[in-house]
Amino acid sequence: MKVEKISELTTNRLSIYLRCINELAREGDKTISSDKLAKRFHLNSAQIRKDLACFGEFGVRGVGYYVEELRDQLQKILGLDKNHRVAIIGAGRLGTALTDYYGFTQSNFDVVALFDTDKDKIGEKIGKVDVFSFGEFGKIARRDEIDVAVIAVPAPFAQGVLDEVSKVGIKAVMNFAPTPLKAAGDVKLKTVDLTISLESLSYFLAQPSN
Amino acid sequence: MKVEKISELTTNRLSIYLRCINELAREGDKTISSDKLAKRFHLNSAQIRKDLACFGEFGVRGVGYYVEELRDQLQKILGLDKNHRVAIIGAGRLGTALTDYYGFTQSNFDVVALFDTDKDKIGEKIGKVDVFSFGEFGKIARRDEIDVAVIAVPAPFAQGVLDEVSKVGIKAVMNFAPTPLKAAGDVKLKTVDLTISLESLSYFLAQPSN
DNA sequence: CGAAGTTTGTAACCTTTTTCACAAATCGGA
DNA sequence: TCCGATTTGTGAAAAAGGTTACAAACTTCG
Repeated sequence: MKVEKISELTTNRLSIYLRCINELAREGDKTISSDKLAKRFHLNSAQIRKDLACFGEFGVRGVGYYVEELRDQLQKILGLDKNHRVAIIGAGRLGTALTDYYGFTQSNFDVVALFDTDKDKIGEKIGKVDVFSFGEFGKIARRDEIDVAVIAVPAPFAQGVLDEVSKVGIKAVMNFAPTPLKAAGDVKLKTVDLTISLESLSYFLAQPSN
Repeated sequence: MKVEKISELTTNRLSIYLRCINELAREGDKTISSDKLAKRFHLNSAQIRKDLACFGEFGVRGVGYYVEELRDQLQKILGLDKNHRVAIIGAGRLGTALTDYYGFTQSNFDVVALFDTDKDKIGEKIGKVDVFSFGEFGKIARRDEIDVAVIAVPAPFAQGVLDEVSKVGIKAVMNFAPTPLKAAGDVKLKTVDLTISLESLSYFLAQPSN
């Protein structure tokens, strides 16, 4: 088992492995070898073993991995046994769609508050979630023990929102605004940029070979 | 100028550069050096120069890059001067949110059709866009000259949808289902997996140092 | 029990990506 | 025109990431 710093590419793959393993568990498989796992889900068996080896020796030589045990380990490594309370900043189309996105509702993340600066939206409810004034973010965040922020505001406001939520002590932020942001060193910022993905398709389609 | 294959990491960064350049253009700057661009947007100047050099010599030594010229070049490289017609498969929450996502409406992508298998949804309109039966995909795709498909169906159906749209000749697909898919060699598949991003935050928060 | 067959964990190797560093090109002022 | 100040474009070095290959560990079967 390595002790080096774990790369994000590795932890991202752990998420994938977990989903594959969940599928196998549903089907009732007891054990799985890295080779079978790789063949079935279009992965690379050596990479699976190497990724897992970063966190311990979960396999048994000659056998493979015990499905249920590996699932439990992956969930624990990814922190899926701990619950988090999410605030979404920006009650526009994206913010409201995310509020009842089942990826959130199904996971260990609970959306507990929405924030906006539009007076027409403040005081309303989206689903079961109240919309507050962003000016009250600090107060509500402390009261409701929010530890994750989702930025769903237009790009020009995103940095200001990030600075503000960081000041309140939020350490994990997911950003949907299509703009590079600068986060403090101890804040984990994950940007999901649909514009880049779209433009990637656009580039591909523009190549003469297509 | 290189002639090697361009990596996706490079083209993704071109999207970022374009947005930065657009911001500078709005502010009226005429020229920008890679160093100033890097400092301002938290990028690396050597990487900017190297990425751009893949496509030509756009800069002038001692001066930097002409903002407007570089913007035009980047738009052309990314194919943003060509329009595309998008079908979204899956008229659930995500599909409907994407339909009037302004990232689409603002760009060179037009959402022209939605598809679902739910009889209650077929025949309805989401905004200005008709919902068709997925069984009619081939027919409608040819009629409306659709060249991009967005998969917004539950994970277990995603591979089937991908196979189907590929059969019809769609060469660019964006997938929001949280599952690894296998695409034909000539099909560009871009998966946006929010689950992985969420679990990445979860992992970070689970580390003892936080 | 021992041999044959699996499968892990990892060292060594290879590939890709990023960063560094500097010659070559351009500008502006004297 | 020449010199100092800038800044690009790019080879070379470094870092990061991925793949191969195999010894070691385990299982099964005779």
